[in-house]
Amino acid sequence: MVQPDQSSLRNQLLRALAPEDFALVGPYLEPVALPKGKVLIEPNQPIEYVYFAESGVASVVALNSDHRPVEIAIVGWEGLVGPSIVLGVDRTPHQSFFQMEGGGYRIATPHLIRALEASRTLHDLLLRYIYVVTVQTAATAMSNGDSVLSERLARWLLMCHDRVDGNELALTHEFLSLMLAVRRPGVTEAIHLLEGTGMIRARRSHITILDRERLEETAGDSYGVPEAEYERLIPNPEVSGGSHSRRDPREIE
Amino acid sequence: MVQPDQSSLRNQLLRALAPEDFALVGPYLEPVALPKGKVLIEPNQPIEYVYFAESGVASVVALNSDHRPVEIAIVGWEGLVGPSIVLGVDRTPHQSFFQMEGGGYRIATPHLIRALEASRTLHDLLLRYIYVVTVQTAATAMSNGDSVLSERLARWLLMCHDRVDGNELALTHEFLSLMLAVRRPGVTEAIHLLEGTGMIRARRSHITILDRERLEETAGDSYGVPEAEYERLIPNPEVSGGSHSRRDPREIE
DNA sequence: GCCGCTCTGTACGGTTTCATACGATGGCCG
DNA sequence: CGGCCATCGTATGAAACCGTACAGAGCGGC
Repeated sequence: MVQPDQSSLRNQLLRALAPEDFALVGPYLEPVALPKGKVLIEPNQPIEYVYFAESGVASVVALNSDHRPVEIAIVGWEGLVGPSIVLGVDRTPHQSFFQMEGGGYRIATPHLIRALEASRTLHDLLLRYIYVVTVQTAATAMSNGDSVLSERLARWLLMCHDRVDGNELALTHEFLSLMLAVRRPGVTEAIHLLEGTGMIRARRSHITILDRERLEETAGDSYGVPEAEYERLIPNPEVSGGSHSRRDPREIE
Repeated sequence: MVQPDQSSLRNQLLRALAPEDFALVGPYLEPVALPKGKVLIEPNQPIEYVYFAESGVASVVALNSDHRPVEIAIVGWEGLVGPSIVLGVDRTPHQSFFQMEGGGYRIATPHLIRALEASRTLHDLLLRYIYVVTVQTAATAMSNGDSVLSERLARWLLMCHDRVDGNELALTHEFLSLMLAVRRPGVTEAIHLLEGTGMIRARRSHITILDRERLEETAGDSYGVPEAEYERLIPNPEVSGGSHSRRDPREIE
């Protein structure tokens, strides 16, 4: 197993680890390809691996009575997939799958648990991330109950944009309608609304972010609170040569 | 400070603690009255106390852009108020307040933190509870996005019923409309719907649960998943003489 | 017993979203 | 380059919910 070099990683949690904490997990990290649609965690099944994405985006969904998924959280290179392990819980009723292709590392659950037991600072860092996820899920609950579709869509696009290189998002209306738990033509309309004011450009299976700032205005308070909590609580190590920080200014187009 | 006797407590978390873990927190528990409307945690302010309710019900809410609260979780004698402390975070953007009068204990944050550092089993138990809260919040997100008002109302009444003695809930339509983030006349209509089929009886400022089973059917999958996770993960010590377990059969009227 | 306040019932038009259906379009593959 | 399938645009009527407004009903204080 080739241990990755901590400073060359993009995953912000792994990067934020103290070197001695990274030494506890580094040897057990296995690189994995994370293609679109790959299911990382099955509902109510033991979680065998926890995933640290380097690129791409994962969705955590709850399944409703019609077995339709409803998104409750989104994870990219800022986080990990399989948070319940950090809380000492071996399985969850939710499903996690990759929605935008990428790659990353996984660690077998027993190794992670041993590392968590060995280092309180490691555990503490990951718990602070778990806290941020709870705030994100709360924001999802608020957004779902309180916002019109175009706002919820704006929020979702922003969260996706935060976790991707560049301004191109590979997304279909159908997929968005699943994530936002609305009907597909509704998404089409909401996209036209945002497109009409020039915030985004929509092409077949692709959405381009054109004006992030106005998207944030559109999303209102449903976007921003979890992101600020992340910044407050997860240390942001200096970015090494030309790499990507979540808050880097982005070249538009 | 009179240390309460663990076996005489109703709070399920305190009861579930191993005696040696209870010894770490017991000496610092201060009894508190928890009247309706009392704010336990202010958004973005340092959390000074964590609360263990013995009776009554607390709401955790996020504040939207209009400063209107939207409920994201509900806590009673099964849990604690101030979960972010357990995750090592000193404040949160959410607000917690008491919505149905009761009482309980509070512990000053530094004492709890010291106890969490001293005992991993204590920390682990409380983390498992935090996990259940995340599942509850996820269910709220799903319910908000996916369900009609009467279903959401049924879910909310059930969660409240779980945390109260008897079948009487002291609730106004106005308050429910805040919690569910809908307009007040909508609540009136939804209540009539449930009342028309005999699941509840509504009187001024009071709702009586008449048929819990059919309420659960009405709520569908939005109710039950977090509750099952609680049962799975939090040990349920034997109930001492005539006390109350969450799952006791209830005398209906 | 009356006043006044809170709470509940009801009404109205308007907006958003629903469910469903079907035609158009883009782009991949043979 | 032509066909096919995923994707997207659009239509239509129904339902849920919104914001607002106002009248009636319960209940405590005096």
